[in-house]
Amino acid sequence: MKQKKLNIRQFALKLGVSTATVSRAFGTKGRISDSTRRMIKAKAEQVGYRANYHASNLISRKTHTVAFFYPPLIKGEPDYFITEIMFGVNSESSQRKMPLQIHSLYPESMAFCKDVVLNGSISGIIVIEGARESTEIVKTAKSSGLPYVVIGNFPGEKGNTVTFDNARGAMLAGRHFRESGRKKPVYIGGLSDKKKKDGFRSGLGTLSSKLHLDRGGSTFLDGYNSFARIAGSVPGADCVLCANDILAMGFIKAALANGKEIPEDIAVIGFDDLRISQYFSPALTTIRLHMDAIGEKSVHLLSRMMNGEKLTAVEKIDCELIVRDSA
Amino acid sequence: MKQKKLNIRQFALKLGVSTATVSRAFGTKGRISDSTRRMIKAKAEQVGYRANYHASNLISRKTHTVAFFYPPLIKGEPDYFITEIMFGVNSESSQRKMPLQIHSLYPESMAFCKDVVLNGSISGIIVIEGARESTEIVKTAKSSGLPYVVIGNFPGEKGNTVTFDNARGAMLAGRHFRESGRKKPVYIGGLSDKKKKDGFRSGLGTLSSKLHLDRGGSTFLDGYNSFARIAGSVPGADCVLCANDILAMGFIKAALANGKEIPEDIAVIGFDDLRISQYFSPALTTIRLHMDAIGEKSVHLLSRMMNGEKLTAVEKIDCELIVRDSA
DNA sequence: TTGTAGGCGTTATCAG
DNA sequence: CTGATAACGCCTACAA
Repeated sequence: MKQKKLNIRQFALKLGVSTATVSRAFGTKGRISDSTRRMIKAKAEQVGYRANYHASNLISRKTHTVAFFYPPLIKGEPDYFITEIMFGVNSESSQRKMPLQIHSLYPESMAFCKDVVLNGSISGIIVIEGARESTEIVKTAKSSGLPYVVIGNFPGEKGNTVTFDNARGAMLAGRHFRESGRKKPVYIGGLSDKKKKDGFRSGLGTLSSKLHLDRGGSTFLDGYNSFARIAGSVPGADCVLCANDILAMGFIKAALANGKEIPEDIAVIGFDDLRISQYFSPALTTIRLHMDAIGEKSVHLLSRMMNGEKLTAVEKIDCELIVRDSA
Repeated sequence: MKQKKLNIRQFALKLGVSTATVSRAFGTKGRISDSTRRMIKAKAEQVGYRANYHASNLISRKTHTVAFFYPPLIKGEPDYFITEIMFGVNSESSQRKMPLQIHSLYPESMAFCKDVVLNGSISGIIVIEGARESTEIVKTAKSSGLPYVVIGNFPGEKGNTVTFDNARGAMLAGRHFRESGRKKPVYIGGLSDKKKKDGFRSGLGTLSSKLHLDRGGSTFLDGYNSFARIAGSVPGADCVLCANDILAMGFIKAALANGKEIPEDIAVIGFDDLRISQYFSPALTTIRLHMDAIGEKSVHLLSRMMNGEKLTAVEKIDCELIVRDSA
């Protein structure tokens, strides 16, 4: 069953051509006649010859391999935000025949991650913002000259970036609340989402003077707990924008458990549009970030950089308000 | 900013030792004094030297890199089953400092996937069952002698396997229904889950004579549609086991929309325990498969095989019934 | 268009 | 314990 692998020399010998010719048959560099190329490829298929990955990368000093670094997941939490970006990345990388590695940025695994960046095994990286480690890995890439693309809003990062248009998304939510006659808005979110807050305000228009901000973390439980706080301190609150969908689900669950009607009593809008959000009860009204598109775009950008282009682009991906049942 | 990378020769020269000594400082093979090893490592850290990945893999004929192959996701569907296994795999691979590649088994990308298996870039693969392509990739690995581990129930695969204990899980569900006094059970699932059906029957005991089987596919919409079918053809059905959690969510949504109370009128048990399932309304009673453990276990097994052990183990991961609000 | 030959950066082998 | 040197398998000037 096991085929013994032949190397280029043995394979070339078998065909009665030189190793150089075999090499040319697969690459795009050298000149070679169509007929011999076809012959060689056919024969290769037949006997199962393929160029050794390491040997060819060693001599040519380039790989097509890309590494994707993501912030560590919270244990047990449905952190599908990252997941969906990752699948977007992988879909595009696969189409381009670029092998994709994934690495979680645990503090304990930073040494390993840096190794990967520095040992020549990959030719480009994609990093999701969110952890201190993200910044560190970018710094490492930068210092070694490795092409990198950043997903999100990196402080101090001027280029190589694909971002969500958080400001516009939040604006859409605010406008929706205003246009549907809501009176007392609340924003639930984390620390570092100034753009969402500002965008929300601009969409709320005159309503923004009544805006209440709740620092609610980012998990389901955080959203759940927000409800009690808000019920206590913001009487009459009738619409809520949550910094992400999971947070919104938690908030809604608590609200329902306390006898509120959604959206009649309180309208709730989430952020992200996870695949699961359409199936929540009530189906979540949310800002769709097109996370798969983000992933695809970042590979596209990285691929150009890996081909030597110098880019300092910041690409913003469009978002849209998806109106379902919660607002 | 950019550091120029030194190779082992330049680095060794700088330290006044031979390349062989440098190499030994990082490996575990040769003898070397503790003091020189420490000196070399310290200096390496300082000047940023690391062994080139490709060169070292070329000569030593081994990588630590693992590839994970998963069936293609259905567009827009929350296929978090695969996701959660993948994170289990990555968590373990990362701890073992094994770079992990991920590859989706689209029919169009099979050529690429086979390439990855055959070109020497990886030293082992993990494959999730479910697609025809899964079987094909396993065959490729087998023919090339590459260590592989299979997750799930592969037809004809006698070893190298980590599986869920589907039979036992379904049995637990059946028993729960029986013990809670349900009378008319239904099973909603796909084609290829005989073990779940059989296990369910055994748990149901005498109730199994009344079991109705519904071929419900595997998506949320499938579950949703199942409800109408069952309401029509199985009057009095009061408990349902679904082949996965998403299916269960769809079924429940339809049931609620039709004025049924869950679990009073119909008790519903899912399968998998996705991270999100605890947050569904009603919180899903389900069979927890410990998908992260599956991932971890498969890396563990593969790692042993990559170290030369000949294994034909079939590992079954324990599952448990998680009782929440839906049954 | 094709062949020859040198070198990519390591690790393994074999002396010392 | 350490050093010299030969592979590993391929790509790419350069020569034919």
